[in-house]
Amino acid sequence: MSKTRIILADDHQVVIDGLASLIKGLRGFEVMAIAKNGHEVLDLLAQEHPDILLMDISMDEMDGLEAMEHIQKNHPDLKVIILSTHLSGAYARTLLSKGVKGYLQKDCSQEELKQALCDVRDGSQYLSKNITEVLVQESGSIDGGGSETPKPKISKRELEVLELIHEEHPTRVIAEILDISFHTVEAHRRHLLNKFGVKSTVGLIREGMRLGLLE
Amino acid sequence: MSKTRIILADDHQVVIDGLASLIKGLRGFEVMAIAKNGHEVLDLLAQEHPDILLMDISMDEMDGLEAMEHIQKNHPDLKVIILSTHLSGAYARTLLSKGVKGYLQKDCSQEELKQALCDVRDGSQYLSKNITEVLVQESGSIDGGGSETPKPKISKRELEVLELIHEEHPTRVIAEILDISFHTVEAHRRHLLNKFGVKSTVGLIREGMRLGLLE
DNA sequence: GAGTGCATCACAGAATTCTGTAATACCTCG
DNA sequence: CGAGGTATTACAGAATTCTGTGATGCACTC
Repeated sequence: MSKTRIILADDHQVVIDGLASLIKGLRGFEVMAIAKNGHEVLDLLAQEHPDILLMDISMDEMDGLEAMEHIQKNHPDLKVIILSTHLSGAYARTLLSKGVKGYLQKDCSQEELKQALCDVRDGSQYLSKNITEVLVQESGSIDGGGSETPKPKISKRELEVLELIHEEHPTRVIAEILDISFHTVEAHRRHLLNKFGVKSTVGLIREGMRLGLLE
Repeated sequence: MSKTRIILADDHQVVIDGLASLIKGLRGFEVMAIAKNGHEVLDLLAQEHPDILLMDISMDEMDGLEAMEHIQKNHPDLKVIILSTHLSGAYARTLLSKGVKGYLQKDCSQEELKQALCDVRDGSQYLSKNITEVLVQESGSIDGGGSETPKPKISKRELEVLELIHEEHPTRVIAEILDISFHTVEAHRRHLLNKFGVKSTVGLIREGMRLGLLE
């Protein structure tokens, strides 16, 4: 039986090296390539045909969620395991709805990683115990549906405004920088508040940073 | 020659496993123990006597900076290499002033890690190329001195207020929750603004999250 | 071509945060 | 014990953000 070929995607070299070393110790698996962001993943997939993609959700250029949308369209057979830093039920749910096969927290044990790789290779799904608990808990809430909005779609202009807010500029200054009216900036702020589902600028910064939109 | 013994400290199991695997591949080094936070590091040091401590700066319970202060007092001969996620000149400068021997970014290459371990073992200092550049740049700025305040000391009460601000509560509500007056909360907010060196609540959240004080 | 989302502008009042200034009291460290 | 840090309270005015409401034009899609 030939080895199961894996592509690693993470923007931290140490994580890449670490995972590569771990996988080298597992029989039946091999790392065929690595990627530092979503773009590189898609580029690689255009040429190579791995069995499993082990991918961080939060990467610089193009994050895991965005990459998954392309993958679902163009490489539906690829088995994807997500590596997440923090626990988010909504995030996990959305990713799973996009065809992700495994969901691991980064602070999982070596054994858990191995289990996940084996399970997914053999066609089943693997969710870390923690994330399963969160999903179970959250499923007993208000909204029966399955489609949350973990990463709302932010327009280019809105993102510019968000970044300037993040830099502590008041509305007046942001308006000057972008050369638009004060009212327009306030409108963008309002739209951002709605999209993020938060009450104040504080929530905007918090969620923006959590989602990796802001540094 | 006996092997150089290393303690690893990081709150992400994957990083621990990764580093352990990498080090296993290096001749002359061995991982003698691991720790998940600053407390565990200090506990370990009370019993074991490693040659090198390879430690993340941002850990949950007690971070690297706080741990370093204890280490400098009680284990001045221990060689410490800091693993940092993001680049901060001020942070690096403070840590170096506390006796840190090496400073590596987490996205460094495997070779760089090896080089750092060897250099530090042999008694010299190792700084990643990137951080060196940042230090050089920043040294040509206003303040000639060497002691910045990268992670200001926040009192318990201030941290409580900060966390409630982070949860988007207005001052009035925070006052109710903590059962103190509106004015007191505003005073805490003001002190936080000064300590963080920021202009607005936005900066508070941003820096609080960057420094790992907030989730 | 109607609908949808985006970007733009506008006004006004309410709510909140920021700044300046002060003062009291407790605790700890030297 | 004094000095310094922390926690507390207080007031007032300026600045900023938030909310409600409405409107226009453009591009893209169904």
